[in-house]
Amino acid sequence: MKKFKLRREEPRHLEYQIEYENLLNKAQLDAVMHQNGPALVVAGAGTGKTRTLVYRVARLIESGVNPSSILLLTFTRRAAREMLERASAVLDERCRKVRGGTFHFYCSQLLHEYAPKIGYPSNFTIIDTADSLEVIQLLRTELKLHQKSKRFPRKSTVKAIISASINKQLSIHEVVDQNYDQFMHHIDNIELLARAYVKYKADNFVMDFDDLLVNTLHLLSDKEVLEKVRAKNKYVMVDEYQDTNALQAELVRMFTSEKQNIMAVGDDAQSIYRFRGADHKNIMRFPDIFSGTKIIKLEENYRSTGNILHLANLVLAGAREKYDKTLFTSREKGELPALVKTEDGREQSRFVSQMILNLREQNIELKDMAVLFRNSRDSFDLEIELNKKKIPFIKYGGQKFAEAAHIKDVLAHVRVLVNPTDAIAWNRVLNLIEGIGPKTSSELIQWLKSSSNPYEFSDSGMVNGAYKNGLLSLSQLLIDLKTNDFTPSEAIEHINTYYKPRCEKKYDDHPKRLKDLEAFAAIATGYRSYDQMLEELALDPIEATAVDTLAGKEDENPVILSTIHSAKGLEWEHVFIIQCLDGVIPSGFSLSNEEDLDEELRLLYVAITRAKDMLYVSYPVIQHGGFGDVFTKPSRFLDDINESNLEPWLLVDEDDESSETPLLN
DNA sequence: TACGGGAATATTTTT
DNA sequence: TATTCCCGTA
Repeated sequence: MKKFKLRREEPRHLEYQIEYENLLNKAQLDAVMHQNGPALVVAGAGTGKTRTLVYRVARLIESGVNPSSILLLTFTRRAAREMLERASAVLDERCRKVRGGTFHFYCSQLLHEYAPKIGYPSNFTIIDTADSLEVIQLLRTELKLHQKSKRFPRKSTVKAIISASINKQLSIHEVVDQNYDQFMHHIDNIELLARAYVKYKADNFVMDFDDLLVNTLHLLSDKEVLEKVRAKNKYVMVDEYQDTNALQAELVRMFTSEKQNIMAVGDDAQSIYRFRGADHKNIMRFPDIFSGTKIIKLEENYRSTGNILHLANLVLAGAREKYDKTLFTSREKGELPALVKTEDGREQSRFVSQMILNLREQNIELKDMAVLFRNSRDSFDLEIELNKKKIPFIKYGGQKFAEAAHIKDVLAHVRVLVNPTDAIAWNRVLNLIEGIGPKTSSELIQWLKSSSNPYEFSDSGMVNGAYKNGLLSLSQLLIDLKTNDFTPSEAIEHINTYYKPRCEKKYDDHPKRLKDLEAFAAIATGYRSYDQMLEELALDPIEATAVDTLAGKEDENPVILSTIHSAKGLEWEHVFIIQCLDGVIPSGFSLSNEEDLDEELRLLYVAITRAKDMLYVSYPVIQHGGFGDVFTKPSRFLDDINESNLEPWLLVDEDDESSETPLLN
């Protein structure tokens, strides 16, 4: 009889330099130690989701996994950077070699690498929403669709329809039928325009954000490419899985090798991207896609005080759809969250800004405070007040720096250098010249396409008329930029000089815009090449209000203003939620649909759970509008919350010294 | 054909 | 309230 010798595998953790057992709770440790096969980490707000991912990255690398064979997909590039920085801090520099970023960023990398496989040159340009609106406008005019008797949808609506059809994987017909019923009689022309849009992008070698995903999926239908990509992705991790849509879920499946070493992390209660085709039920379907999925739940909250977490749980309980989780914390109860009713928007702004100053006097740093709101415009009034009181702030969500018309004008010149087939950029560049309009510009672009030297306009035989001099100086600029080896920053300065008189003519508020352009040249020193600059600006856009900070002009860490969507995954000691009104949150557009209403409720839940120590919820009683003043009603999600969970505060005029007011402590 | 002015209109959240 | 669209004029 043969003798068996039992050999027990050494417990792995003995080999690790990081003491995971002491740093993580049981569930977190489970996730961090998970090695092979699919896993789903359902992580409630503030339960250490990021921490878990960071330590798993470190742990995999410690156990000998090559960092560059790990793919970490996150919702923003900022999140990816932060995670890899933290991982490097707990382990070592190897963690920086982990490949990571947003779906869009990773897809764009793959596409640049394999572009010829799908008939694109590798220097294809990524166009942003504004660019794609311009294309739609152009095509609509070309197809003469606006001359029909009944009103044709505006370009932004057309774009929204096309994008929805891709992200929700429905036909144009289905999208219009379901969400844009009023345009159903235009359906043929909308479909015609959508097809023309697809063709235009292919002809001009540009891709919009949706194309990055669609074309990657297309690319991966090539078996050879698929195998190469999968071979590189030994371990895949996806953050914020609740906000992936069907298309992204499919991509995740494609990225993952047969070994199925995939870990998804998310929280269905925090799904807030339904409008982009995300389905919070997607996360619960994960085990169906990857059989044998190990499910790990993180339910202990380390972020918020007991009172804040209790309020969050109460709000979430009001959802039509029930979530089988109640977060708990061992933190102290803390202060009761405040409900602040103000007279109007102005008073709300004064309350918030005054409170920020008070907190700063108590040695709380501005960067540890945030003001959150439903819509980007909800903070306009507050921004004015903060500027008046000279409180520095950065606003996340809303307009991006590179989306401003004057920045796009300057960037368009760089774009035509990088990709001379980029007709959208050419159109922008040419239209800046006095005397050139849509017609002349399109004729010139026609000539460019067959020209071997597209920057030398004198070859075109079209340099005459009112725009002669303008065209010649453009040639001069572009040839200068092409022949000299300028850094991106130097190039921006050259373009600025050329652009200045045109900017002054085009915009009444040119002093502000010219200042922006100077700041832009300063920021551009951070880019290595034209390509990299364009790519970064498109996929990781700079917040418009961050310009002074980035250009090194601010000396104090700014307070954060953010839409709730952009606040995802972040946390602050003191959080203000402003404009907490019915019709704002929930948005007036969601009122007729239960599913939409639930999503708005989750949005408020996300906002509340951003707070660590103190939460202030405020709303104005009167809104001043164009048609007179309107009386408002606080958010319906607060209806069933009583005063022992959300304490009403009384505001008393600052000048009235005799009265008691929380503002004066 | 370019461009400015006045009327119409729809109005969120992001990569 | 700001943007988009349309039309008249140069």
